[in-house]
Amino acid sequence: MARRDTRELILATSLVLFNELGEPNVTTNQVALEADISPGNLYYHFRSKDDIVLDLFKRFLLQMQPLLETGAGTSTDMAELCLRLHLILETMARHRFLYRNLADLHARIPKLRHAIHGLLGRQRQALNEVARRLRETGAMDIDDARLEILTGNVLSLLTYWIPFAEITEGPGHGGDVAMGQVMAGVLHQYLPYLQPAEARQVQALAREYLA
Amino acid sequence: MARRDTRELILATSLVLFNELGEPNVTTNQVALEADISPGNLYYHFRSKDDIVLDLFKRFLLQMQPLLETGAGTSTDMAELCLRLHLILETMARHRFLYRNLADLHARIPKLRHAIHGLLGRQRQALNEVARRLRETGAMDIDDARLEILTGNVLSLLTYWIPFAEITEGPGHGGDVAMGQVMAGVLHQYLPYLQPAEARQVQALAREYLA
DNA sequence: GTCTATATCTAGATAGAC
DNA sequence: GTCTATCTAGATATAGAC
Repeated sequence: MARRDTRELILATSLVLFNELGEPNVTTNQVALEADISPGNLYYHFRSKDDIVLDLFKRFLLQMQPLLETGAGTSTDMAELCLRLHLILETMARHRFLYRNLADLHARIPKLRHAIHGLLGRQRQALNEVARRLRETGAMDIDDARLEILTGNVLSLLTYWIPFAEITEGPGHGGDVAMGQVMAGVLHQYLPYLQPAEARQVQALAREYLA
Repeated sequence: MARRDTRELILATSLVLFNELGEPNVTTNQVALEADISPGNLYYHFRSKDDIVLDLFKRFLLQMQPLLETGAGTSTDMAELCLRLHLILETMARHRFLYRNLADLHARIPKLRHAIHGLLGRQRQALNEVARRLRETGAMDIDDARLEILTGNVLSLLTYWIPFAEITEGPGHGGDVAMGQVMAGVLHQYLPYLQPAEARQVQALAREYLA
């Protein structure tokens, strides 16, 4: 098999097993077995297990980046913003193993520390920018101090909805129900600061996500 | 040393090391070394490492229980509710290792699963009851559907503020700053639904916690 | 109750043939 | 590039003397 293909196979297999069982509970031997290659071959393609995690995180970042754009051209339409949020949640869910052990991975792998800080920073920035633009267009009314707190609350919710859902609902069916609840939860936090027209729209969207 | 004392020593030492380094990164040998006893002695007092974790969790529950009481006699005064919340956060912080690896502990130790579900359930119930009583006394205005979502948001924030703080601020000085921000974050979520008098009071309290 | 010594196991990672 | 075989380290947990 071409060098590239085996690497991809290892990454894909690792992602599936990590998500299913939790990264700390998956051994490199298990990955090799599942991928139908030898343990030695795995270590020909990756220096270490952490290296696999780092590569998966890099790919995760590449998928997140376009969803966090806040250029002048990006829409401030409520429905479109909701769609974006939804895509963000789906991307996170595809890499749920990262969020299940975020604190430990953060402490264990130095290179991940910077990457995670960068991601959280960009997310915070995106949340703030979107809110400020909504304020500029008159859709939202909130002062800077409250906005900062609101952003922090939403960021925390977004960062931990996956382990929270796994605990409250079990790992099996933690997918769609939890995502709807998080969508509603996030929207709900902005609701009190939206103008009546936008509030009605967002409330309707939230109800939709809960069902 | 009396049977009881060594047990206590092991528990106290474990709690310190678990909180400092993370439970998965602390070995039973390390605990024994730090407690100045032999590894064999540790296993005379505890069947397994999980047993230590379970015992620590039991004690944590005992400390949390009185803080989650919602009997008719409990106060609905804003300042007193804030104090209670503050005590809850401090109790959590003293057992931060639990919250750093909640999902993994939950998945790994069956007996913990029930205990964690029970705790989260009681917390949710307490949050709901307090809010309903505030509504009854006229301090708060919110419908049932929104209250349910609000409670979920606050519960998620409370459950994960510790790892969130460790990641954003580093494990060292994650104590007081983070706790103030969480206090403000929680209060902020109730703010839009409070009557003007209570809102003013809560806003003043939130500002205090941020400084 | 406590110790020393060690069994047992499993993980990540490497060596060297093909 | 891939394999088989194996090393090494470190963890939980136990055995048996004191």
